[in-house]
Parts: sequence; structure tokens; C-alpha cells
Amino acid sequence: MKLMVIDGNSIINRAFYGIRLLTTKDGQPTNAVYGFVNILNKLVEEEQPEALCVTFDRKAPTFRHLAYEGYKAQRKGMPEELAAQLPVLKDVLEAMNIPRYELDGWEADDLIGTISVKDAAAGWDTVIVTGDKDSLQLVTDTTRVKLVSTRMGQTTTKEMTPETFREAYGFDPIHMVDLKALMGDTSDNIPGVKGIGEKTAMDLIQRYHSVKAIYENLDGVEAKPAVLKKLAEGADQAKMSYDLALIHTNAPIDFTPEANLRREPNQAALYELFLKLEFNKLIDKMGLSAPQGEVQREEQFTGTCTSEEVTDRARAEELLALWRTCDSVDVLALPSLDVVAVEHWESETDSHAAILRADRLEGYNDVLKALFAPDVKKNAHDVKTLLSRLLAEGIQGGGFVFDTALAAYLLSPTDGSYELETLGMRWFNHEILKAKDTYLAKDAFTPLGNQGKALGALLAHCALIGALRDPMAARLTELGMDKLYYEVELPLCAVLAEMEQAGVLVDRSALTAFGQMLEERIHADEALIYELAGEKFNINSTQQFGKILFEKLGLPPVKKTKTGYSTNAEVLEKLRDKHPIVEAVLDYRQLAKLNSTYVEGLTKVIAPDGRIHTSFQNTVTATGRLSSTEPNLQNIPVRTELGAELRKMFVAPAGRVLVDADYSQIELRLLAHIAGDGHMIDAFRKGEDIHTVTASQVFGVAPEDVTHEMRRRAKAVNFGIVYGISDFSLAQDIGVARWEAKEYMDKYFEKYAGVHAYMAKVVEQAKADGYVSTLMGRRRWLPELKSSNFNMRSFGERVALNMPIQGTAADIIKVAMLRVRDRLAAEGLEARLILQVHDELIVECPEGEAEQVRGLLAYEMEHAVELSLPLTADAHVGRSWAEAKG
DNA sequence: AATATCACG
DNA sequence: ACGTACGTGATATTT
Repeated sequence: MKLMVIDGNSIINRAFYGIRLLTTKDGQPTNAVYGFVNILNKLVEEEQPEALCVTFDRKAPTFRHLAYEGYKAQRKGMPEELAAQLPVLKDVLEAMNIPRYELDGWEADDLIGTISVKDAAAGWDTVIVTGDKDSLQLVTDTTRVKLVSTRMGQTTTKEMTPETFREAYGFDPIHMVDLKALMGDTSDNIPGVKGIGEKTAMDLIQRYHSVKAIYENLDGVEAKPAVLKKLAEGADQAKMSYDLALIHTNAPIDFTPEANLRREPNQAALYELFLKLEFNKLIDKMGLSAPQGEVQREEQFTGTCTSEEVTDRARAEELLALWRTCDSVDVLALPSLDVVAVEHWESETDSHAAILRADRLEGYNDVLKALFAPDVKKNAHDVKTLLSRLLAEGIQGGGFVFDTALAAYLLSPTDGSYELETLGMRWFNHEILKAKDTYLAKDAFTPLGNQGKALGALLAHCALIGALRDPMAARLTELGMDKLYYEVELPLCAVLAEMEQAGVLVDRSALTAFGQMLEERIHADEALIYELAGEKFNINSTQQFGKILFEKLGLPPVKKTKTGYSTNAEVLEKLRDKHPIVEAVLDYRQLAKLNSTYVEGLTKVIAPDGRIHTSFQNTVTATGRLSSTEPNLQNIPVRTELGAELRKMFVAPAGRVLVDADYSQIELRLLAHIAGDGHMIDAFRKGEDIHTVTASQVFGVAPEDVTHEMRRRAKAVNFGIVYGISDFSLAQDIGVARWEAKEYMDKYFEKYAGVHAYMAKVVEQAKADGYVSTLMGRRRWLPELKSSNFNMRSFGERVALNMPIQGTAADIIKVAMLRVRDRLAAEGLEARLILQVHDELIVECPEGEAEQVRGLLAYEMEHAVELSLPLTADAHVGRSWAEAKG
């Protein structure tokens, strides 16, 4: 028979530090509990013990305090995030019906020691699970230790038996305590003998086995004179350390192994707990389910749900007519659009679904066209992507009245992904087959695939869209995001889809030529770098380059990264004068970046029509901005001359031009408006250069006396404020002393008192509310503000400052995009929006429309919202992006 | 899959 | 005293 005893404190500690901080929606940290349960499950699975228990510390024993007052002092600083999880873990253990042992004045180690001795007496084996090597002294023929370590969420265990211990240490486990007595243990505040380290101690214990043996015959000990002297002087320390390191096996607990025989967990209690902790995966894995008899929110799925496959054109028309009369129907289509599920609700609980398949329905394309026409009102998941696919098939979709993905994003923009499966879990605790395993599987709708299962999942997901719609809509209303959702985000999907479909024309041959030029220069740089290094190496490997630079060539390391020397551009700039290889690598890096990311990367994604069609993501950023992928057209170089060359390759076709307009200082203007800062508003109203005005204030000179350098620094201050800067970072950024940076900031806040007041207010409000929001009510939750971790809290504060500004700018340009699209249509222009780069819009149009477009583009951007100061947009026309940028 | 770097607003 | 600016995505290397 075998009992597994877990060192609760040790394992929860390992779990906490080994797994990145996870929290529930309302900020309760959960990572340590999560990790603990996973480790527990894994080891129980591995060992299959008949009995199981967990021990916990209850402060250090008093006699140890007397022996050495510093004992365990270092462990007092348990972070609040971890401390908060201890009671939760105990609840979880309770629900799992796992006994725990804790005793005032005793440590987990001593309880484990006691348990292992009692086990042995009863003829049981013991497996100790811990992360601390202290317990190794308990290893015997019937007691093993499993040493657990967790890194980056990965748990590994090392098993220690008497044999493996002797192999590793060269003496018996019982003498672990003697080793500690000599070498000490800083993590346990065991002093050891002063001047004796690990190597000496190991050697001594290997030869003499115990502290007692060494001191009984100190004269007979063979060692260097210095060591002998230290031993002699440290006799008291050794004795005391021995007592500290010794695990006691006589704790007064009532224990029999049989009392710890494994029991089934309390399903209902565990389910409820895990639900609260948002351990959905674990609920899944452990096969937990809701307690019987309790009313679940899943009731919307209990109605009747009929379905049919439509193979007859007449039936399709019949259904279309029916769908047109519905308030809305739910649709879910495969990415290929070859299979579509359409569901309509006949009552609160009853629905009917139709399956349309390209291969089984005559005139499928026409049915699709009719289904996606505006007169059929539809709910869908990820409308932008659907519209984009439809456009690719030549179908202009419309009539989408709800998007569950987009709604989920607005309700919690930091979640990162919004798959239907996840939403079903979050909103209804409703588990549902994974799309990837069913209708999105590679062979799902081939004769090889499980078509029945795929169709079933497709229908279930479609029904989920319908079930999510009302509660999500209600929540949007509750949070005041109706207007943002229905009037901005949802209609914007169509604009984005059109932009993706339009794409931007690329001058492929110019791009190729540019690439060839880059390659030549890259080769030249390579040769030069190898020569300067005196050997060939992979310049792209920061590790290899770091070795060359800091070890072979002996340059002084400036900064370290997790894995070695930092060699980033900032570091290399500082080393520029120390060795010619530095400049060569800087140059090489610039060229390599341009070539691999831009020339090669972009060439790869030029479509047959010669254009690049990016994807705009509208459910990604935490602030409400768009993002652009495959390729990212929002980070095309512009800041360096060579990089900006690339923008000459984004062109308009013959007879057409590009019109580019960008907001001037939109974020600072919004800061002025939101903060209601009179001085800053004034400056913008008068059309003054804000960086110069700031410089004049900060440096106390007349605006006309502001030098280039003063303006540069003021600009950095202006930007920094928007990001929630510190004096340290400002100093670093502009290269002045910290005190000087602080002076700038003080002056800044003196002048712009409204901004100063706003910064305090917005953080305070965010702490009270738990969120921040933009002018249009877009929201970002900030659980970070509740953190006890300084860095995390500071981050939350900076986000509280920045998100309303960045997010409002995002709101505004989205409104502008909608208005621009409407104006272009209303005025019957051929012009089309093709790109958005956060504060910049690009339109492609016939030459003859250029001036009209330029005017309306700037106008709609400037008038998208009414503020206490004007927004300005500069618009230019050109044959290429470079030209149109002005 | 994680890390380092660097491109943009 | 802490550790040091907001928001993204792509590439290459290393594990």
C-alpha cells in the first residue's frame, strides 16, 4: 500500500512562480491553484497511490525562533497574489475530499516526516511530493521523494530513492541534514559554517558522513588547514544549523494511513469552484458537470430543434421567403462557403435549421446571394471575415444585425480570441464540440470525414449564435455600448471587407529590383563582418553575435537579456565607436529586415491581380484599434530614407492616383480635449505647433527662441505623457539626466495643469470603476489596478491614462471611415478606401476624382466628431504611397 | 513555443 | 525600494 503526501506550501509556491499570473475576470489570481491541481492530477495518475494527503505550514516552530531568530524571515514576504490563493486551494482540496494536515507551530516538512514514519510503522510506503530538497533526508527504502519543478507552465519531476540519492550525492539520505549543517541554506536561513560552501561540505560528508563524526574527532579530519580552522570556529554554528535542518518526526498529529484512503471528489462542489475560478479546461479534463437538479442557463437549448438539408431549389425559395419575415436568423458558414447552416426560431425554445450545400443544391450561388442580401436579417459570428469571403466570391453581403465575435470583443477587448466554443462556455457553461475537430477538420465534408458529426456541430454552433445574441445585446446596452456597436463597429465590418477586397497595387518589378540591391549590400556587409570578426558565424543569431562582440572582441556588455547579452540597436548605438563591426551589423540588420520582412514577405503575398490584400482584424487590440495581418500593411517603413523607398512600390494603376490623409497630432488633441486643459486647447485652436509651445513652456523661453533640440525633447515629453511616462524613461529616451527629465515634467504639469489633474483623476476613477473608457463608450477592464505587484499595478495605471486617448482616436477614425465610404458612394465616385494606418486613410481613385476626394476625405476625418478643439487632417495626392504621403 | 529584434502609429 | 512608455505583427533563431 502506498500513500502520497504533498508538501502543500512548497508545491503551491512552485506552481505560482512557474506559471504566468492568471486571474479571473474580476481579478482573483488563480495560477498557483491551477498549477497545483494540474501537478496533483499528473502525479496521482503516475503513481496511483491508495491514499493521499496534503500538509501545510502554520508558522515556524517557536523553539526554532529561539534557536535562530532570523529563521524563515525571508519567507515572510509571500506575495499577496499567492497568499490569496492559499484559502482557495484549501477549498479545492476539501471539494476533492483530500485530507490536509496542518498544526500550529509546525512546518509542512515536520508533518511529512511524522507521516512517513507512521506510514513505515504501519507497513505502508510513502511518496513525498515537494519542491524542496530539505525532505531528501527522509528518503528510506520505503519512502521516496518526488522533486517537482515547474518552468513556463511545464512540470517535471525527479524521483529520489536511496539509490538515486547515493548516486547523486555520494552518501546516505539521512546525512542530507549534516550537509546542510555545514553548507547552510540561504532559502531557509540556515547559516551553516561560515566559509564552508557546497563543495567543501560535500567532500567532508562523503568522507566522514556526519557532523557528529567530524566534530568528535576534529584532529583526525584530513582537510586544508584553512578548512579545519573554519570548522573549529564554526562548531556552534554547525550544531545550531543541524538542529534547524533536521526534520522532526514526532509532530503530535492523529494519523493513520487508512484515514487517507482516496475518495471520490465532491463533483458538485468542485464543479462550482472551478467554474468560479474559470478553470474550464480542468472541468473538461476531469469530466465534471453541473450538479443535478439545479436550473442551468442551458435551458435555452432544451427546446426542440429540427433540421433539414435543402436539396431542392423550390424548398430553398420557400425558406428564403420565411427567413425574410423573421426578425433575424442565425447563420454559420464554412470558410469556403460550401456549406451554410441557417437557423430560425419559431418560438422562445424551438428552432428549425437548414443546411445548404454547394454540392447538393441546384443554383447554390443564387441561394447564397439571396440569403446574404440585406433583406434577410442575420446574426453571425465574425461578420467581417464572412463579408470578406463573400466578396471574394462576388457576393456583396448585407443585412447583418448582430455579430457575436464583435460583441464579445467589445465586452472584453483583452481576451485575445473569441471562438464560439469559448463563448458558449463563458456565457452558458455549455460545452460544445470544437469546430476544428468537426466541421473545420480537413476532411470533414469529404466521404472520408465524419459528415454527420460535422453537421451536428455546425448546427450546434449556429444555435449557439442565436442563444448568445440576446444576452450579449443586453450586456452591450447595459454597458452603454449600443451606439458604438450598432452604428460603428458592426457597419464598419462591410467597409473593412471592401478594403480587403480592393487591396493595394504593388510595383512588383520595382520591389524585385530593390530586393536585388539589398541583397548585394547584404553580401558586402556579410563579407565585411566576417572579416572584422575573424570568422564566419550566423549574424542573425544574437547569441553567436553576442559571443563575437563581447567575448572574442571584448567589447563591454551594456545590457543583458534573459538568455545572454543584449545586442539590440539601442545597445549597438552605444558601442558604435568601439569597433567597426558594430556599424556593419547595424547596417546589415537594417538591410536584412527590409529584405526578409518587406521585399520577400510582401512579394510572397502579391495576389494574381498584382495587388496585396491584407486582413484587417477588428477584434484584436485592447484599445479599439484595428490591426493588419498577412501581410501587416500598418508597419511599412517610413522613418528611414532607405525604408521609405518601399512606399514608392505601393502605387495606383494607370489613370488612377492615391489620396492619403492623416490626422495631425490626434492623440495630443484628444488629451487636451479629454483633460479639458485650457492652455493646450488654446494652443491647438490657434493652430500653434504644440511641440514648440511645450518647449517654450518647459524651457522657459519665447516660442521663437525654441531650438531644434528643445523642440525634440518637448516632443518626447508630449508623447511620454500620453503613454503614462516616468522621469526615468523620459531621461532614457532623450538622453538627459533623470533629475533633468523630472524638471521637464514638473514644468509641463505646471503649464498644463488640466492634464495633470486629469491624469490623477482618470487613474482614481479607473480604480473605483475597474475600467476605463473612450469618448464613445468603448471599455477596457483593468484588473491590473487591483494587483499588489508594483509593476503590474503601475502598468494598469499607465494603461488607464493611455487607453482612453488611443481608443478615442480609434473610435474617431472608424467613424471617419464610415462617413468617407458613404460620401464616396453618395457622390457616385469610383474612389475606394484601401488602407487604414491608425491615424491615416488611403483612397485609390481615378485621376479626375483626386481633388474632390482629397477634399471630402480631409473633411470627413476632421468632422467625424465635435470636440472642444479642431481636428486637422493633411491630405495629399500622388502616384505612389510615398508621393501621396506629402 | 519562446525569445529577440525591429517595423509602424 | 520596486523598474521603468501605449498599441500592434513578422521574421529568424533556439528550445
